[in-house]
Amino acid sequence: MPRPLVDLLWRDSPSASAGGSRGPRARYSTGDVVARAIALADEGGLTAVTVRALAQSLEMTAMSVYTHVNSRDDLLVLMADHVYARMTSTPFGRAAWRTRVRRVADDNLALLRTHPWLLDVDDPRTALGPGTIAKYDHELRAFDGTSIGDIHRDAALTFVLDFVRSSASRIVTRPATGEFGELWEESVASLARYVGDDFALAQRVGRAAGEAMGGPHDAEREWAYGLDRVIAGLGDAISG
Amino acid sequence: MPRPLVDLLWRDSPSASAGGSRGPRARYSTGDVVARAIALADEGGLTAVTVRALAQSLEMTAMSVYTHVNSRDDLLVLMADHVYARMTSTPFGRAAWRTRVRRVADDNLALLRTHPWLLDVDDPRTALGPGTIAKYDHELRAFDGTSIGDIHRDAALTFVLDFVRSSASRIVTRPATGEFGELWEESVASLARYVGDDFALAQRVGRAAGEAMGGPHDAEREWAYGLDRVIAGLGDAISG
DNA sequence: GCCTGTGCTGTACGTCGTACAGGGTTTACT
DNA sequence: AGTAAACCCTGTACGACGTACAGCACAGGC
Repeated sequence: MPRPLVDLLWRDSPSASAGGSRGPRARYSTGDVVARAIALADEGGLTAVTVRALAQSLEMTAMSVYTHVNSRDDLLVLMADHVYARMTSTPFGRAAWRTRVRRVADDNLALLRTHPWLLDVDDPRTALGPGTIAKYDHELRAFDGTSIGDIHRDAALTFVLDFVRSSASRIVTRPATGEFGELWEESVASLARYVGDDFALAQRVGRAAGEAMGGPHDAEREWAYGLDRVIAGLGDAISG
Repeated sequence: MPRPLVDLLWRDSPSASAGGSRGPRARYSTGDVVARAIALADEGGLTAVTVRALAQSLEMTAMSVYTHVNSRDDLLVLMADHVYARMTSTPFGRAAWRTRVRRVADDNLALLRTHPWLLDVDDPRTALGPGTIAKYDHELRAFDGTSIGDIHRDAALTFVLDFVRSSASRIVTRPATGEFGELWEESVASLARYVGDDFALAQRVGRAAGEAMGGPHDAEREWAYGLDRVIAGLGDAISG
């Protein structure tokens, strides 16, 4: 049985226990297994990351996966921490907090674009990993130079990252599941018969927003609008 | 086989087709089935809403559920629309948009508190339901009296509701899965050995935020902070 | 009267995560 | 050197899940 999750997360740490060297050497390292799982997820989403599929991708039996990882849930945590650790962060330089927050947001959106499955990983144990902690430490520094308190600093970062996550969820899943499919057309058609002239406001605004979505760069426009609101809201609390 | 999802959603609409009256009468109406599913979800989360469990709760066979609903995914949409339709909304009265937004946020938080499983329902087809549309129509009116454009009005509401959803997710899942469990204690203990004195900022802020969570009313404090940021951010775009 | 649409059921398939019991291989200890 | 422990890997199997399919019984329209 593998080591507990925390030790697997910190397997590259200098203070990690070497681990008994008895028995045959593993054909793959923990990092290999996690990397292959990430490749599967990038290609087919989290539903493609089944123990059996991962095993086949590694030319092992399903049960052999459990030599490297305690459970599928643990694997997801390892995957998330892996991409967090290797995330490219735009350096803050001497920029003020507003541009720093913009960079944090943009970097996180980019990450979620390349690894959309991150949106489906919601395990608090991710916070135990070195990648997550390093990311947290770095992003907290976006508010360096302000007089924000510790608790508010955490809350502010959470506020930013929550916004990114929500927006990314809409941005990422739209083109895939998008408005297409004939079944959707039929649904909208019969929906129109039901609503009739009721909910006039909802219809007008919904149509306007929907048509804008068809436009060229509107996902970016909505992103920009939201991010402006986030920063304006924080500005109200930070630097007056 | 049941009618398509849109027709099930609008089953109480006057323009709904009566439906053939041939064959034995159903022992339960669609509303009954949905209501029982919601009861199961309120009690045990979405994972408790299995077709078999729902069937047993209705004293039917598993397959009989499919007489009323086309699939489990459709059922989830019906459940969501049901609670949206019956959601209690604090009337706006003559309040200004800021207090209206506060009421929208509070009402939605209350709804997510009583039905936490709503956080796990993420199906775009929910937008086809009368409850969702009515809710959308009502909440859009929070910005009545402002000079906001249609697209921005939609974006602003989305911004508010996304914040509520993220915050509610943290508020709701904390006490249940909370910091308890001896396995978590062990993890944190060995984590401390790995981090050592690195990531000083993350440790300091994380500890401050973590300890505040243990406090009496801190979930409310974080909620208030975020909601203030949301409204301040919107204020920057609406009424300058 | 029959036909047709409807509610309900029993059986069964494929997929999932994973418990359990081994077997082979390498190192550590006596 | 011999033994035991630790380790990687495998095969089989279980219980849960959603649901396809075929068939039954019942009610109304012709």
